Amino acid sequence: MDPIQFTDLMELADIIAERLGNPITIEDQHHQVVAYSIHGETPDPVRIETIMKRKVPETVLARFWKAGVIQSLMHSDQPVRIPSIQELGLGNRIAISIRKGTEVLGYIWVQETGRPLVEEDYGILRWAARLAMPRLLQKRDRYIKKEENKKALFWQILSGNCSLDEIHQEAATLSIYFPPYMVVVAGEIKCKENQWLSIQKELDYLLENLKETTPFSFLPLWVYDEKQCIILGGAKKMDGLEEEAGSFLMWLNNRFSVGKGIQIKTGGFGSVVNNILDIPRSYRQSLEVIEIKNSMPGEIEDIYGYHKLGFFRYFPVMKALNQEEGYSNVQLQRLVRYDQENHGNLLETLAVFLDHGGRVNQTSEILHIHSNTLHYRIKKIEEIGKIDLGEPLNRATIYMELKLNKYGK
Amino acid sequence: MDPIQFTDLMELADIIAERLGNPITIEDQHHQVVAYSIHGETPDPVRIETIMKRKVPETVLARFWKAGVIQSLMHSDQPVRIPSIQELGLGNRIAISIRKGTEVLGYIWVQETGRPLVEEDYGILRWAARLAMPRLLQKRDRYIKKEENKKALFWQILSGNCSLDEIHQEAATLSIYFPPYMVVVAGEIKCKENQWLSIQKELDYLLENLKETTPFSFLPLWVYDEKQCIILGGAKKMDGLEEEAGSFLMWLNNRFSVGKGIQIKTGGFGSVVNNILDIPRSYRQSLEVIEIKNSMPGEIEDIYGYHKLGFFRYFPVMKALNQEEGYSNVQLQRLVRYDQENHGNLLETLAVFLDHGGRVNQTSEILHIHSNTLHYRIKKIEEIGKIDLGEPLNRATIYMELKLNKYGK
DNA sequence: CCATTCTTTGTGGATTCCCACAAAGGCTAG
DNA sequence: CTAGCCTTTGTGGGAATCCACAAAGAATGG
Repeated sequence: MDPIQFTDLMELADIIAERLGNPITIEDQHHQVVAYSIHGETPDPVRIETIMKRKVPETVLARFWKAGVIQSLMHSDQPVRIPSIQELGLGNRIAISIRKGTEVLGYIWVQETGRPLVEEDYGILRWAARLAMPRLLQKRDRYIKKEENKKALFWQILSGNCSLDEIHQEAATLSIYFPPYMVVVAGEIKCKENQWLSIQKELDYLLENLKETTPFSFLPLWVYDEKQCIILGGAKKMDGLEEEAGSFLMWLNNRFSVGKGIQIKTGGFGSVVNNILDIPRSYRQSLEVIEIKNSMPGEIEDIYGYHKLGFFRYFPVMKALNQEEGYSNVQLQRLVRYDQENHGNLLETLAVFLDHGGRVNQTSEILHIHSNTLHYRIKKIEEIGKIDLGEPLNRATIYMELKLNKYGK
Repeated sequence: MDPIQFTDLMELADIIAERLGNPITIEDQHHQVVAYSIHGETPDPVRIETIMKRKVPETVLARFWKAGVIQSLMHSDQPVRIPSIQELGLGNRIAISIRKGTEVLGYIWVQETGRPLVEEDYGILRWAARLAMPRLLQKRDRYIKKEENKKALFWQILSGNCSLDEIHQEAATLSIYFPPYMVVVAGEIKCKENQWLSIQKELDYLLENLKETTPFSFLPLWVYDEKQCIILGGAKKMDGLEEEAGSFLMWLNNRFSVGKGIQIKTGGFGSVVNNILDIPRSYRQSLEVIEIKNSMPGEIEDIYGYHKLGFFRYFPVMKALNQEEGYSNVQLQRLVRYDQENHGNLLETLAVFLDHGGRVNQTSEILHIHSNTLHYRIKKIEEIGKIDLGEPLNRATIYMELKLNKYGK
């Protein structure tokens, strides 16, 4: 292709537009409009909105994401054809990623309203993408620096050892706004070691570019840590923020599991705080939710909020106390020993029985035993373990110790 | 009375015996035999055993204590007449305390086997008691020093900041033996401020002189603190030591409440330890039992052992966690608010209901309401508090939070 | 004052729980 | 092999629970 001179990307856009006979938009990696050609034909509504707001509407992006368009663009250096979507006012488009190696720096979009593109035009697009690359590289470097600073700031906040003044100052320079009420959400991602980096990029993309479509009103900061993604969400009002956090995790999982087998393994969020200095607590709590859920599979699958944990919330401190004192419940020990010596299943029976609130029918059905067998075992449990299940305090205690035992492993 | 010369208390004993025409024993404040007269008549079995072991048998002392004899001697400077107790092989006796001011240093015992004492003899006894006092004073000073050292040692052990070597060395010089298994018992005494000192003396007496009659095999150390009595009990075997600790508290209460209105308010004991360095833990636990029992009157009146506390055991750490996080259960809050606004009693209803394991009949009977009223309230509770009492986890959680709330105040 | 809502009490029937007793299957030791 | 113990299953009756519906009393606000 011919060598060519252009002073800025606007000029380049015009040149490409002329050659392809179609309007052009050049966007950076966050779909912010960097340049666009002079309109030849009537632009479609999306093009108008994109140029006016200098950013592709998030609804459109979300739709593209769902359809796998963005993913194709990110993983390929070839032009990708996007059929028109009538309901969004979106005509036919062809796009290509601007990239350096495997890293995507931006996109060139062709609005196919002039003439249909042919195979030869794809070569022009590839050539244009190469030309645009150096300019976007500069932008990217500045952006990455800022992103790194944001992540550093969030880590500083999460670690909890810095003053409010420092935080506010740094936040101001990074133009970050902290909403009045905030909550820390943590998600643990299930993936292979070598996938983790690319997943981070994907998440970055999601959180940066689809902010508006998340259940959160504000989404100022997020970081990654050992297959975990830690996110600060916020709102102007306290009401409903916990619900938003819950649906945010679902949102993340939905966006995420598209295509590959990657999924959020577990997720959790801490309590709502209205002070930046309380964020570390919310963070700790979100991690505790994950830890507890991981240690007790099947107990609280559908609980994500720290305050919905019920008595599980106390398990870490209870476990710590027990370790310090070398405590282990004698009554349960007796049952375990009996089970081992006699091939029994008293412990399991007790667990299921208590898990169903002492309802004989349900329990016996689940264990596939006769209700009288259950009665017999219960009596046995009370006798062997020296447990009085009739006493509510005892019953609650033994129920909790049982769960705590499970957690302790 | 005549001035008289005697080189030691043995000589004095002989002099008194001669004047009274009866055998004499002089004992220190711990009923250890300091001197005795040459036997005139045939000594009764108790006298023989007393002199041979150089100490009054504890069974006899316990009997005297029960009968209030010791108390009379301690609180009066007059001779006290003790009728014979056939079953213990105990003839008639008269005794008088040897005292300096209000402090008892020892006793003179007259075995009334020669001739019956008359009023005039009482004067001789009082005179003899005055004569014996200075010698016993020396003994007492040495004893008190030792007792103080013992108490200091125990405090050192309880505080937990001293090495095992230091402890063993000090224990050796004080000739204290630590049994293989030990437990700390704490009792809180209900008394007026000005009684506390004399109660300490009484307790000292009990623990020093009636060691053998306590349920504990070993009772090496004890101290006092702010109306609390902290006692180290022990045994050579682990089995049954907790039971012994429980009955020790009952024993103490029985001995103690004789006569005056003084009583053990609450008591508790920690876990059994087999290492001196673990004693502080057992101590902390015993205090926690007392604290928990005090904060929740009516819940666990008949529990004294730390490990019998059930989930109450975790309350201190749970409370600490809640305070740190500023947590308070929303569901219970809603009920409290409703009760306040509508003169309701949902919270009380819930508490009683859960305390009786969800048994409708018992609960409604206790609350003096119709069982359908109870049903109505339960539904109301679930509705107002947004609590699903059908779910065992929720139910256990709310039960525990309810108790924790009570404890938290 | 009345109307409305909240709360309590009453009735009745389907279901479940609790318990005692009996019988049968399985495992182990002599 | 058999006796003895542990475990499971079956039967049945009395008590308690759960639930729906109805009516009466108490409290509240207009």
